[in-house]
Amino acid sequence: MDLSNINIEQYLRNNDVKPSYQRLKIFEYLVKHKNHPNVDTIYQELVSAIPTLSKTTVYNTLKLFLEKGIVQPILIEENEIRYDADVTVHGHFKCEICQEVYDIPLDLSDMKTEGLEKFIIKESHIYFKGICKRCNIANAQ
Amino acid sequence: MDLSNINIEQYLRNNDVKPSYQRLKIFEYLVKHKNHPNVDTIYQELVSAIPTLSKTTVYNTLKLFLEKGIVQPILIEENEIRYDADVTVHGHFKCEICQEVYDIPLDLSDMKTEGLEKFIIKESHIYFKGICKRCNIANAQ
DNA sequence: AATAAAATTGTAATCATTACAAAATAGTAT
DNA sequence: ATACTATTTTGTAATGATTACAATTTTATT
Repeated sequence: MDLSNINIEQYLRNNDVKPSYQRLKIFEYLVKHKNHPNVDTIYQELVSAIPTLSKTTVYNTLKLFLEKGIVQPILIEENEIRYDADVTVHGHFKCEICQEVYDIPLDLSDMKTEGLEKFIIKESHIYFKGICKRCNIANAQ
Repeated sequence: MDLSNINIEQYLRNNDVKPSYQRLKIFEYLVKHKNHPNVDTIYQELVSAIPTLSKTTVYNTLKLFLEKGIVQPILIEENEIRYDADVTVHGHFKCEICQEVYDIPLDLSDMKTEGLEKFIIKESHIYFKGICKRCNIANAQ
């Protein structure tokens, strides 16, 4: 799902979120940057443009976005929660060297999931850890 | 991988972990119960048998086990880290009703992972959220 | 038994997150 | 436009999980 050209204000309204200035800017940051930031990164990146911004607002807003299903949390490392405005099923890859998180297109449809009969799957998450292409090539020099 | 009949002391030694009493008991708990506990659960379950046990020791020990690769962290919810002594690739399913975490056998070998050429994958993690069979059937009554 | 090394423990410090109440903003009715 | 109400934002304090650290205990070695 490509959100880069949506009308963010309308998208928030459609998902039952009143588009306040802070909410618009936080969601816009997620859509524009696709860098899977954590709360602190979002705060640091926006506070210069919104000097009154409070970190509590970032927490509140992300919690709201999660409840409305317009962001998903990315859990890869034990000590950080990152956020992604793309809520379609796709995987993530975190590089242990540069720490970057990449989106990975995934097709889980033909995955064998024996033992899940009668289970209702509402969310699927998959992630990988290792060394990314760029760091791999850089290391090989 | 079934660890239920291994010699835990030998298994720890083989993985470069000196088998102290606390380490034995903590690893034994993980192997015997397979309930994917968090730090606090492990501590609460063992403190009656080891009255001097400190929660710091549980943290230290799990950190050591992680470094040696004999446990893996399970990240499903934002606010809890659970641990699994089965470090082979398999999935997990957390029920949103009973909160239980199930092991799911998985075969990722035929998964399409376009966009990962030249990436070195060292770990693969997959998890699902939803309603488990037991709660699903109970609800349907 | 004496010494050194390693592991455990308890307390204090840290850090991320949440609770909460006051202030600011937006929306509605008069 | 004004008064009133509801919502959102903000800052501070509280919470809770994890880590740092030094003292104690245990284990291993001489």
